[in-house]
Order: sequence, then C-alpha cells, then structure tokens
Amino acid sequence: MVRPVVGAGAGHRLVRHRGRRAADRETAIRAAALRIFRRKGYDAASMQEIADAVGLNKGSLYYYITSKQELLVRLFEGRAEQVLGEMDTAASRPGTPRERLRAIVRVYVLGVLRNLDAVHVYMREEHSLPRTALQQVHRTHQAMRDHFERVIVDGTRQGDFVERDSKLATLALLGTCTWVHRWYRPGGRLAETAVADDFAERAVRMLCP
Amino acid sequence: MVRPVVGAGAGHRLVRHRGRRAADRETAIRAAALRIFRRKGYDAASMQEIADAVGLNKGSLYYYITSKQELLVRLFEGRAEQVLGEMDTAASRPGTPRERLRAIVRVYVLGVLRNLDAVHVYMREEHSLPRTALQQVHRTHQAMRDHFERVIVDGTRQGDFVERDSKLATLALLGTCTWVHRWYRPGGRLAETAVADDFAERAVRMLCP
DNA sequence: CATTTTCTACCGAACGGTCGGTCTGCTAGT
DNA sequence: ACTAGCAGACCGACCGTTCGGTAGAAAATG
Repeated sequence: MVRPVVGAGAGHRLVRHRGRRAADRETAIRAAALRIFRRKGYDAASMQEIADAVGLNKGSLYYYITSKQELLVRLFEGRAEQVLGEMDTAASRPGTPRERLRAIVRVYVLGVLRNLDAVHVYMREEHSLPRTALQQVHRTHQAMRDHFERVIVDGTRQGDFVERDSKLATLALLGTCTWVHRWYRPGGRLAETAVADDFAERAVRMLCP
Repeated sequence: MVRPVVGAGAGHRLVRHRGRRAADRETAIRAAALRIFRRKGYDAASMQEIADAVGLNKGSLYYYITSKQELLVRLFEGRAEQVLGEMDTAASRPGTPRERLRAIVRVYVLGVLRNLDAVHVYMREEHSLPRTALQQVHRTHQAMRDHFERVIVDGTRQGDFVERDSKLATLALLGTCTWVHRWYRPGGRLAETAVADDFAERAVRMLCP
C-alpha cells in the first residue's frame, strides 16, 4: 500500500473555516477517526466508515481534511506536549526525589489513561506517521523519559533510592506506567486516579528499599 | 477492508508437501512475512512484497498458504505455548517464592526477547486474528498471568513479599516485563540474559521491602 | 535401457473489488 | 448574488486471490 508523505511544513490550510458548525464538524471527524482507528487500525479503517460515523459523504470529508495521513497526525497533536508540560511543573516543584517521582508518575499515568484511544493508536501506527511528525513526538517522549531518569539519578545521589543502572530502571518504570493502556478499562473496578496513585507509590517502592 | 475469517477447524490442507525444498520455502515465506509484517504492519504489507522477498511470483505463494490471514496466524503458533511450558517448569521447581518469581520473570523476559518480531506483530495485529486463534493465544497469556499472580500471592502469604493488591502488582510486573519488546535492540549494550537477570532481580525488589 | 505418465513447484495473467482522493455542481443561508 | 457546505459520480491504483498452463524431476511402464 502506498502512503504518500504529508507535506513537510503542512498545517497551512488554504481554506479558512469561519462557521461554528464547521469547527464542530472538524472535531467530530477527529473523534470518529480516533474511535475507528483504534478499533480497526489505520490501514484497515476506510474513509467511508469515518464519513458514515459523522453522517457525511466520503468526498465531503476532504472539505475538512487534506488526506487520511494528515488526519492521523492531527489526532496526536498537543496531547503529548500537554502531559509533558504537567510533568515539567511536577518535576520543578520543590520536594524530595521521592515526592517528585510520585508526582511525575502520577501525572504520566493519568496522561496515558486520559488519552487511552490516542495512546493505542499511536502505539500501533507509530511508523505510519510522516518523518517530521514522528520526530516531534519522539522528542516529546524523550523529554518525558528524561524526567524519569533525572529524578531517579537525583534520588540515587541523595540516598533516597538504591539503583545501579538508572537507564534500565527508567525503562522498567516506563514499562509499568505505559502498559496500563493495555489493561485499563474505563468504568471498571479502579478509577483513573486510583491507578495513578497506586502506581506512584509502587514506583517509589521499586527504587527505595 | 473486508477480512474474512479463516475456517474454524482449519489446518487440514488439501495439498501435502513432500519435498524438502518445499518445506524450506514454507519456512522462508514465514520468515519473510514476519519481517515484513513487523516493518509495515499486516494490512499495509502486500503479498507482492512477501513474494519478492522469497523470490517467488505473488500467485505462487498460494501454493504454500491458503490466505494472508492464515499466514498471520501461523506466525504465532507454538511460541507462546513454548514460553508457557518453560514457565510451568520454572514455577513447579521447589524453592522460595522469591526464587520462583526470579525464575518465572527470567523465562518470561527471555521469551519476549527471543521472539521480538512475533511479539511486535502480535501486539499490533492482535485483533486481526480470527476468533479461535485469538482465544487460543488469550488462554495461554492468561495462564502466564496466573503464574505471576500465584507466586505473588504465595509470597505475600509466606511473608516474602508485601503487597496489598496482587492483581495490580501482577499487571505492573507484566508491564515492566512485556515492555522490553519496545526498547530492546539486539546487539546493543545488553545481552538478552543480562536484561532477563536484571529484571528478575528487579521484580523481587519490587515486592519485597 | 528408453519411453511415457504423473507429480511438484511455479509462472503470468487476470479478476472482482476496495481504496484514497478529485471534480463538478447543487443547495441553503446570509 | 454569493459562498460555505455538502452530495455523488468518478478515477486510477492496487489489493488478495484464482486459475490455466508448464518445465522438469520422479515414477511407472515397456
């Protein structure tokens, strides 16, 4: 299957949408696409299905989007950056490494849980993204990883934690926290905050004894 | 995209391959499919690419397989069961819960690392599998999860571990161990056994303090 | 041994169908 | 009258799969 790359700079639309109704449509399209991409996968999902879901003709979709790939890219924009922002503030607040780790993990897990569909789709379709979009997301993820690693290193230096290989510890911790997207079911036994709190505590115990 | 389900009973081929050469071809096809499915995804990968990879005409592939979906299913057969078997023996050997946990984690992580491509493809294409194949794999995975949970519960009862929510602990631990497939790079800084050993120790420390 | 039949492994072409995307033009609101 | 919003027909590309046919090895026959 051929997948042409969306223009590098992209983003500059020729069409300016003025109407409120049009803006609603656009978010509806994105919401439907996210749902359908999650359920069937990017390649298997057809534009027809998305059009049906929002009650439009397939061709009419292209009044709002320029390509299927651009639609995919747009699904992710802002999400990771927002979570990273919350991690920034969580990491910059004063406190022991122990407390900072708790806060970071909490924010990260909540970030995953509140973007379940997007996380799923990203994990599956990561390499369907065009270069630039992929690099952008990778940078953000790298920054998140750095937050984890930094607090682990700090905590080890200050004696809060005991850790020989902080890189491996980071990966182990990130695995635990990211994996929640594979088993968490909204409306189940545990609320999002309950999982986040539990995992925050668990993270500390992973490193401290 | 329409994806017809492979016959329930399936498996009984009409064609019996006698030749050695044919058997080699079949494994070559599977190997190529695994590689290509991993790189591009099941839906995006075309039979033409697989055919090119093994030096055959596209149509000739169907001398060896009955459908693309069947090819996908065959990629996984036996792998999970083998790892589960190793976990069975690891869990049934005498020893403290601490030792048994170490052994189980080690086997599981090695199982992931030694089937990196298959794990990747499975994670992505899980719901492209037909019902029966999916149920089979789910049963095996459930059995693996049970191994983790059982040793955690045992260890908590015997005082080796401290754990309030053994289900959550299982999920956290499984996350750590499964996530390795997303970051491990063969030929990198760490050997497979190094990661497995480290994570086995880490698992114990996650639960013991 | 030579000859004929059978079987294996494969090719090349084609088929029906679906896909993402384009284009033209109608319509309803301002 | 103007234009944002949308419908619907349509395009070329490519998909997985099928099928008739065949070169050559193997087996059967003489």
